[in-house]
Amino acid sequence: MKNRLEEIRKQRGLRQEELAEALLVSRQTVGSLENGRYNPSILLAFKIARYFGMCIEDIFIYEEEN
Amino acid sequence: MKNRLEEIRKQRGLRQEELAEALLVSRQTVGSLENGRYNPSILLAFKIARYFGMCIEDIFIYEEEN
DNA sequence: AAAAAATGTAAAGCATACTTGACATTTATA
DNA sequence: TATAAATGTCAAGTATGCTTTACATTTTTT
Repeated sequence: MKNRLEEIRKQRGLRQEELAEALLVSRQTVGSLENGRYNPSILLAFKIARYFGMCIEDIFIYEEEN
Repeated sequence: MKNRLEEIRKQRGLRQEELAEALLVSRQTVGSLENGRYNPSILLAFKIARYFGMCIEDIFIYEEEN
């Protein structure tokens, strides 16, 4: 799965740490998502989508993996 | 998080086991999601949404948890 | 009512999401 | 150029998603 997290975060002029605070997760979690080290839980995906006022599908791009 | 999985599965006339096969997960996983024992990973949520031709937000209902 | 099919659910194990802490590297500012 | 700010990344630990096995309960069919 790919995502547009870094792109969207930068559009809004946020640092990783600020986004992490807003989402109540660690800075490393945000960095790990941006760099594709792992995927978010569905709860975190919802939090992110809601925070940015977008829907999950517009931020996270599913592409027939496995 | 709530979900409309059981409702949608029954609308389509599927058994838990059939849905599980289509999603490549176990029958217990489908049952556990329907009964709220745990939430799907975001990959499974995408698979489910894509299988039903719906978007994640129409199947899984996020409600400010934690 | 009896048998079969579908669903509920628990335990133990493995995989992955997320944490904190620490330190290295890159980017921006003085 | 030197310093600070932001980001990258690793390791070890905890929590949760998902598996298989197994058995109980409910629902459907005969």
